[in-house]
Amino acid sequence: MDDAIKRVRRFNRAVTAAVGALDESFLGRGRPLGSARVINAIGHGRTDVAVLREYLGVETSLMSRLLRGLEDDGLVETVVSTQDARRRVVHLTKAGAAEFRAYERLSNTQAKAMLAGHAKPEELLAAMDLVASVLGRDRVTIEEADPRGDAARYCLDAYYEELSHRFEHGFDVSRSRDPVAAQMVRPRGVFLVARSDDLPVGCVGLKGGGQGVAEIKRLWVAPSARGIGLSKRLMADAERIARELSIKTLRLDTNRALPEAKQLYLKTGWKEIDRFNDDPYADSFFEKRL
Amino acid sequence: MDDAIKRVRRFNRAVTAAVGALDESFLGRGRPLGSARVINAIGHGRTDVAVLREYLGVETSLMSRLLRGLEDDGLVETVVSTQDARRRVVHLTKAGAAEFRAYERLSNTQAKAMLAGHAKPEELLAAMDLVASVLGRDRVTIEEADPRGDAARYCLDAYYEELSHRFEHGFDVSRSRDPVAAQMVRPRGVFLVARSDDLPVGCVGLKGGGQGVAEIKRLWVAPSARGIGLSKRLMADAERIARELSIKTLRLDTNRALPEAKQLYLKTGWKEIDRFNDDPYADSFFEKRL
DNA sequence: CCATATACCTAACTTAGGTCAGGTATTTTG
DNA sequence: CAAAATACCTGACCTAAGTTAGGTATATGG
Repeated sequence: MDDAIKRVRRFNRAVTAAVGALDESFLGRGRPLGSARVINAIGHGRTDVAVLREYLGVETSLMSRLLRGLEDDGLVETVVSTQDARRRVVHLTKAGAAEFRAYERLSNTQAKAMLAGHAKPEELLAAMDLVASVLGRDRVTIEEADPRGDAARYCLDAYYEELSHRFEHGFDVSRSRDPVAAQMVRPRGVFLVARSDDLPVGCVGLKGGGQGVAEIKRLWVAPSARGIGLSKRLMADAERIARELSIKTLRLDTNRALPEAKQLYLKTGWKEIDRFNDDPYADSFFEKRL
Repeated sequence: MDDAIKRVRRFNRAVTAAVGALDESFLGRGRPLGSARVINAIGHGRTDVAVLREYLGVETSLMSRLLRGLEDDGLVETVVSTQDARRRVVHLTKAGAAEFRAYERLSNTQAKAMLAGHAKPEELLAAMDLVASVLGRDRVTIEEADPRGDAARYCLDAYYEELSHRFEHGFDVSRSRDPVAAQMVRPRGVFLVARSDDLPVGCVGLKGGGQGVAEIKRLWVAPSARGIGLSKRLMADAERIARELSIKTLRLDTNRALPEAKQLYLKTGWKEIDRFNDDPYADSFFEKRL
């Protein structure tokens, strides 16, 4: 345990030292970090001044000053919001967009260099994902998403891919009871995606069947985000929404190849019941009364 | 590849955001980060002003000001060095030592909290080690060490442990030709330890046998530090020192269970030769003329 | 419709961190 | 032994970042 603490602290020191270097990639273009961060946030689609402030964790007065500075340099323009004339919306000018692209190139080059120096980039990436997830544990957000959208697609592809490895005889979506997307959209159900810094790291579907009954489907957590209690959070959120939708009975099916899932259900008030569908990939069935 | 870059950049953002929190553990005691870092560096045995400057990456004038500030607060005292009256040596006062201990406790608690929140701390630690090694790639130092000292012991224990897993029939040091420590001390030989931020992450022994012949023994690199070319650096350093010691012929033995080592030797100018000892764990033998 | 809240702004100030020019005491070197 | 180099110091100055106090325009709720 003592050794463990030493190792964590070594990591912290390494990271603190390295961040100096990361920041300098921004300073490298002769602009203070604050302004550079604003350009990047705007470039990534955060155009409301309030959203910018929130994202960058900056006070209103400092934000104003930073924006005036960038305006003076001809990199951004602010216009009054059409919805609410008190609000302002910022966008990059042509010169600002060019700056943004330059920063993007710098960041990408730097990221590439980090990988290039290592003999096993896949291992390094997996380790970085894991560390990033743990560091960002408190910043993992769970939001409703379109079950046919990009984020959902990303999660589901990863989910099917994983099942095909873990199930003894593989997994073929077309043979499973694929939930129709429309059943995972309000008011019948919902589809939730967990994101860590915009990267999807988990999902769950609530598939409404009418008569106060719904099924939990497609519970998945990215390998890098496991161990931080994310599946519990996803399930809790799905349950909360189920109650909102006046659903009285939740059901789900699972497979013995996924013992962690079964454990979670048993620990969170689910009761094992008899088979209620003919999905060839399911061998355990659970129910929870809300 | 595109996905890889995204993941690295996500890691960088997570780390940048987290470092703010790491720093605040220092700010939490009402002292600016700079002063806190000085207290910690002194507490960890860096007492020369020049060493402090180098370690913290700070200019002479700023260092002076920080030290004067800490002196005014009664936390440190500076005395003129006995070896060189231009130099100064800093040490913590009683109050300073108490502050240092408080920072240590804070850091340890924080490290513990980071691990406590995770279901598989060992995996997390391994990932953190790997990331720290990659970030600290350029800061891995190789230094001569006492082959009977703590650092050497740490490395050798890890080395034997690893061999016992990798060799088909295990590994028992007492049956191997254990190099006598005295043979790995100047002027006959040398023992090198690689450290990343003080944590030993690799070693190699040069065991002098007289008549211009020496053997390379105990080449080991910690799993977390693999892939960054450390074994090459260790071997190059050992070779450089061998030349300094007027050694003309280097030899080594290895085992087929360690294919990466054999690969390294073949790539760096070693020639396979006939068996030159009766070590039961050796099945390949190499030589290099300097 | 008016009091209050909200969204953003400006000006003045503070702190941390860093640079620059120059100074003193000591050691090293030709 | 004198000139040059070294180690540290001081004071003046700068920038980035953050805070405080107050101001203006717009939206909103009783």
